[in-house]
Amino acid sequence: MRPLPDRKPTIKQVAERAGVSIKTVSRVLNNERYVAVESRQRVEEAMRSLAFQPSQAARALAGKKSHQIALICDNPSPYYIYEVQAGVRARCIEQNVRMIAQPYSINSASLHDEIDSLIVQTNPDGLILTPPITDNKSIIADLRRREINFVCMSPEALSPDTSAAYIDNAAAAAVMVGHLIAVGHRRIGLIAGHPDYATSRQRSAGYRQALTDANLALDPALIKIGQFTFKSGSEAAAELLALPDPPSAIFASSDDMAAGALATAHRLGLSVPHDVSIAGFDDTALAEVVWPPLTTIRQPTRAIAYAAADLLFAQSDGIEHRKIDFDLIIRGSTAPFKSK
Amino acid sequence: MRPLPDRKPTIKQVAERAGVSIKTVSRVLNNERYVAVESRQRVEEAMRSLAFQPSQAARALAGKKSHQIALICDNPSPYYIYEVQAGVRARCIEQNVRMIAQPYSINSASLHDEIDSLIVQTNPDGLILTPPITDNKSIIADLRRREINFVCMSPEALSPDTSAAYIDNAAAAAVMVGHLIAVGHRRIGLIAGHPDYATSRQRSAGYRQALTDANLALDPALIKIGQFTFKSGSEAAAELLALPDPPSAIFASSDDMAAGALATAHRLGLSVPHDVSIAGFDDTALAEVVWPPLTTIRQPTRAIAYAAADLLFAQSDGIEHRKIDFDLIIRGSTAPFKSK
DNA sequence: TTGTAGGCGTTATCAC
DNA sequence: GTGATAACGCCTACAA
Repeated sequence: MRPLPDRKPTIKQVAERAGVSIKTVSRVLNNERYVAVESRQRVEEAMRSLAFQPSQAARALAGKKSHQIALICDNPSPYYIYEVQAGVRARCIEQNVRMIAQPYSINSASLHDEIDSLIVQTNPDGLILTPPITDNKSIIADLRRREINFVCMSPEALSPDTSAAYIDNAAAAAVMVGHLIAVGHRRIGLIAGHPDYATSRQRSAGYRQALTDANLALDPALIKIGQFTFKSGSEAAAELLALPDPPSAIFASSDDMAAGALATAHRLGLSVPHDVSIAGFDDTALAEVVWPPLTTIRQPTRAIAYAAADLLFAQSDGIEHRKIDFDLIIRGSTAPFKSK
Repeated sequence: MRPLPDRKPTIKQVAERAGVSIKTVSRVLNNERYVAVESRQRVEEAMRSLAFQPSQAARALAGKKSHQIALICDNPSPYYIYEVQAGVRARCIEQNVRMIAQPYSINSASLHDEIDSLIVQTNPDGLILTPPITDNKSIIADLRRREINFVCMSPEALSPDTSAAYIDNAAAAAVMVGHLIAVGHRRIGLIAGHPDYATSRQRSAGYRQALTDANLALDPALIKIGQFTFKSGSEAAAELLALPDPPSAIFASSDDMAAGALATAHRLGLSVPHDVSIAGFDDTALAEVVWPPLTTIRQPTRAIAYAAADLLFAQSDGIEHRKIDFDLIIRGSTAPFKSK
């Protein structure tokens, strides 16, 4: 167990121990150029032996950078938030920057004010936004007026003056549905997410595109709206499976809803994928752990979050849109068995 | 849309506008006594009209308090973390204190160092710990040496010199199992959590106590160890239900495992609760939303987190252990139907 | 009840 | 390459 120093060591003490000026220590701390190799070594040695850690507050007060970024999360899915926090944090650790993560509740009428106050009070070096805030015109406009750096995760539309990390949701959904068609399904149900979310609309569009590409008619009865929750997926599946002419496959546009659909199938005594195939979008690796028979599009949320943080740190290099790859993960057969 | 001030207003500007000294503004800001009502009003008015927000960094640097607390989470369950963050944050907003929430991964060998560095760099006014860090002797000892305030959520054992918020896990498990016995079950399976977690041990103890109280023999074959995950619960249930003399009820000591057990029952074509009753501990409101037929002990994680933050802010009043109530939530019948 | 002076630990500026 | 010196915005201590 290390001995605890009597007082928190300061730059001054490091400077004295290394026999250089305060400013030189500061240079080493901030990785500036123009420090003699020898000086640098002496300073680093002194820092180590004193277990020196710079004061966040002092750096933020004196300098232009606060060495903190804020992650603005306003999303009802715990799994999603967890993955996002993990991804951003991983990149922050590499950069030696602190992450301020505050989950907001979408119902908070004061969201705008809270973000405002977060920015003014803590002066973060940048922000990372997640859906649906990425599409909040008013908040985005405010950030621009403040001239603060920010990066969007999976925004509805790519803007030429905002960096973003995302996957192509429409293409992914089309790949998934295209696969189901390829293995023989003709009636494919869709459990769509709430239309307020751009992600939902994109995935629904991909579903429609795949049908069109295969010259299949779109049956409105096969489309149900969910809320991205297990419960809504479960209910939507029940409605679909109760149709006079039920689908042979169901595509759910989020993992929670897919899990709900699967539970419903089980509850109804249907065997998956024998009686009905269930496919889904896996935003959070939920399906991977939980539902072996589920075929999914794996969206690497953590990787998107990591990329977003990376873009933030590289923002001075200009606006960039980084597309992250998705995977089609086929678990078991997805072909229809039941003769209809 | 409010106009954006040219520069961030400082105390000095507020003071000039209100016609008082800087110190008086500071007094108002910190709710100190000895400020004339009239002065206070003038200052508040000035603050409002300038949209003044104090600088976190400057306050932390100059004062003894940093107006931030840190939430140390090192837990693999996204739902749990979500609830904890929500609870702590709610109390922080009331207190006008910022929450630094950083999820650590339990595998991080450098956990100790990271917490160290968090404390030294950001100088938080206090910490909130969640399991299993609450039981990490080495980390706890370090916090004590630093003389930093902290509160534990659901620690293994209550310590006379550490404040804590918790529920009585053993009693809760005993209530649940006692209920199953009361409605007629004689063979009750247990899906225990990993024995490294105090919570698991406490819940398992409650299970045993309830059997003892009812003069029922404990059959070791009916106890399976899970990992608090859906998958492990699912597997454990499969083993239990494959026994020559399977249980008529299964008690899972976490929500994810209970959900897994339920999925297994469905997959095996068993009707719940007709063929087998499933009961569980609901740490995160998962069961409430997701699994209507599940009877559970509802652990109000969010309330515990809120209470922990409350204790932290009241810490000067001395050590306190606050026990939070749990609820036995019976959904549908839990009585055994199957003749065995 | 109010104000003045000094300093918190770091970075920015500018000379050397 | 390096080092004085002045900020940064607020709080503490003390005086009035």
